[in-house]
Amino acid sequence: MYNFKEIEKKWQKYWSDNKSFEVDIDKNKTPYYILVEFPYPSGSGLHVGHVRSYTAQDALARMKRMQGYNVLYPMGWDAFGAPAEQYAIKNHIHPKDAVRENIKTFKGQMQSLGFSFDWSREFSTTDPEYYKWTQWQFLQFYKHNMAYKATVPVNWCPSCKSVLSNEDAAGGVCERCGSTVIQKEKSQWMLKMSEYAEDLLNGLDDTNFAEKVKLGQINWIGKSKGVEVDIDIVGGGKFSIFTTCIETIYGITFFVIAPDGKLVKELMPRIENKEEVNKYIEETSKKSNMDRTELNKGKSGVELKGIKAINPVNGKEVPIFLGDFVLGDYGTGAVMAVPAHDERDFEYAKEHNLEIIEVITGGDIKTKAYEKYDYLENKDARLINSDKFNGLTIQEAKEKITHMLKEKGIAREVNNYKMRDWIFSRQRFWGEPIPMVYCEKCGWQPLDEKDLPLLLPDVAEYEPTDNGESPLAKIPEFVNTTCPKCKGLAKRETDTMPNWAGSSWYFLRFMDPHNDNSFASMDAMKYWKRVDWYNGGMEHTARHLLYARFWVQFLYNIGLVPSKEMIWTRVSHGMILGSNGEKMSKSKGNVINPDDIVKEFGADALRTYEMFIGDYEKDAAWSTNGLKGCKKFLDRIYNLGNKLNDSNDYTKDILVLINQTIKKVTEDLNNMKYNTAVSALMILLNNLESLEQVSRKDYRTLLHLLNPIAPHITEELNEKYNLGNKLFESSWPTYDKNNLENDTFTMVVQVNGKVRGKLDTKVTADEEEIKKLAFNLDNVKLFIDGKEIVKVIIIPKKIINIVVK
RNA sequence: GCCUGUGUGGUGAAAUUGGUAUACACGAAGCACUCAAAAUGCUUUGACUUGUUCGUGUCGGUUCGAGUCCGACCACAGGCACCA
Repeated sequence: MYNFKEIEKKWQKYWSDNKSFEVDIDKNKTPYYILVEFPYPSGSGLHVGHVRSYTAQDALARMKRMQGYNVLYPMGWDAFGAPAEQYAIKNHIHPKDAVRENIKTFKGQMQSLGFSFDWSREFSTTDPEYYKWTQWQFLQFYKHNMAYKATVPVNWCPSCKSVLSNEDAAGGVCERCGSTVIQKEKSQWMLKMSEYAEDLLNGLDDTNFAEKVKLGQINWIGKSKGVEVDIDIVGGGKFSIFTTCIETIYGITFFVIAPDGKLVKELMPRIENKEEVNKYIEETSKKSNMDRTELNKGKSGVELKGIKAINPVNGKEVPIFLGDFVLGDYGTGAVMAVPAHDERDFEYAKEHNLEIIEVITGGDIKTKAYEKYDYLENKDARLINSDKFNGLTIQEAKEKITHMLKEKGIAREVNNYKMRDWIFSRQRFWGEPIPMVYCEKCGWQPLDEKDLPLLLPDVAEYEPTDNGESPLAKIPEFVNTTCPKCKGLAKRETDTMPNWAGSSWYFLRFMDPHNDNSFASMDAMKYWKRVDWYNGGMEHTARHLLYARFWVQFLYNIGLVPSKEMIWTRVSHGMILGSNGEKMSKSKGNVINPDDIVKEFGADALRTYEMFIGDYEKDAAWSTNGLKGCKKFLDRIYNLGNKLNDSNDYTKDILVLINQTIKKVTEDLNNMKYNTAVSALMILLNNLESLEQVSRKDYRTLLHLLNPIAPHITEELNEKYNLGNKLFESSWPTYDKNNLENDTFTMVVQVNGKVRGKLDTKVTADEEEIKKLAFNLDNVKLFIDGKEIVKVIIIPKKIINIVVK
């Protein structure tokens, strides 16, 4: 048992006093930027899940430093957001104070774990020096016509009288009080993210994201190629529909339009059953998005009486319906309904007794729709009931029908994206104030850049208002101001930015965190170049990553960052679950507090265990016995020092093993295979322990290789036995290519693919020699005697397989 | 429903990418030390019908050889979900 408490404190102090991990631009060294998602400093302190990813990236950072890279490994705080606000309301303290306290706790915990962050670059998104630049960047969005105000539906809890984020309204009920959430129209700031859909797709080629991460981005953007077609209304007027299945256009038996769209409002004067229609529109608005998606068993809707639309390919007049399965903000808010070949249209037609016309062969449309997923797979599918297009394949029909409609000038090929513009307003106190002013005369005006930051007022009232406005609206000193343009009386925007804002560019700020003249200098960004490794939770690989990429691409387009993609590799870690295999939570009583573990077993043991626990990208259940095993491993490392001697004569076996271990650990750390890196070190230890004596050189190598994972004990032992320079300041061990293999190796002898014996052979043995030895094994003879030898397969240094009949 | 993963001992998991399945660790059992326990060390530990045996979710295929490749299916986990 070694005194980890003393040792760990000693080295933490040393690193801190000597600013061991602070970095500057150094053009003689290759930069390497390792980033972990900066945490939201909650009241409950650091989670053992944080420890996993921070240790993993810390190990990489420490190794890369020893390999001579100029490693940037920063840490900061993502401290705006609703949880901090609610925590503050509950405990009657200002969010600012709550955040300060929590950051102190988090930082202390991180330091007690020995993470090699460059603390000189620390900042919080809530620092005015930081959010000044978040606001400044918002103004750039505005000035480049990328930010606009629009009235959009938001989640509204009628009981709390509060606007909720989608996350807070999950399941269609308010997270706080459990009431049913409804949709309410509110005027919100929006960022034109949809304009970047194509760029965000293309940009993926310039990244090294894992395929599943790329797919997540692609799915979120949700590109659909299709055709927009103009549809005439009987008696004048027209509208457009969007379809990806133009080949089914002869199968139209009705149209469906969105109840929340513009079209129905335009048609209203001509509708005969206004009352019924208005009632349906109102009912829909009361349903949240959740209701609309979850109650999809039936297909509700109502016909617009008195209005018929004309199918452009055959002149057929068909009815128009309202249906809430059609969304007002996607495509054109209107669809052609082809019940024979679309499941939703099919259900709708059944529900409302509408005609079903089959236009593609191969399905059985009596029972269900023959959908595109099926007919596109069917090579024999042909068009029917489609006039001159009858008999064509799907591909031919797609092209020819599109061509015909384009010729007529009533259709165009378009792409649609599921990704919408980014709703950028929150009716919350604890966020970056949006630096805009509304003047009766001049309209919305941006704040002068030199007046930034626009500070959050230092007040006692920050609780939500009754009418769903931001708490800032209640503070006259904040609201009332002068117009930046005409200097007349004006009012400030009282909404704040979403939590995602500050985290969309923080990785740029880390490159140059104290800059007062810009959010980060071009020089600094050009030197550090990009984030080489970005680690975070799986839950952020879709949205946060997309927002951050959008933000960077915009800054790139206006010339403020050096490249279009500033994040190279994205990796995500698995969760640490409770010992019962469930997610850790207070209510389940399975929470492990890292502080307790550090106290009882030491930081090195916790770090080693979390690296050894399993595949880094997979979830893993906590096991205190597993942790004890790792502690035991460190104790044995410590005790191995008793066997040191100065002699240098060791066997080839050990020499080879050491070189193999150097190779294995180096590669594993580079590939996020921490569990096998630790196991390789355990194997090396087991072998060294079995020796009478261990050379100082080998011991130092073992300590060096373990240092990125368990930095305190290894540094201490290196010093205790006076083995050389401090490990973290020494070059990472390299292996000798000529000593990766033993002089002899074991050859497996198989007969018909089954292991029947083993041979120890010299590396120099040729095939004939090996064959002779193999055929002479007693157990092999037993299996081949009296049989015809068909062939013999020899895989060098691995296997010899004798095939007999 | 769609997309993405994952299925290997009592448990967490390895397997050089088609070449000895179960490395490393935990747990368990036995032994040593001890008055005793803890700690530590050593030994054993896939299964059974104990053998030219079976065994990586199931069934089939390719191959001299399959955890790994191909086809079909089952189960679990995560993400998206009326996106026309």
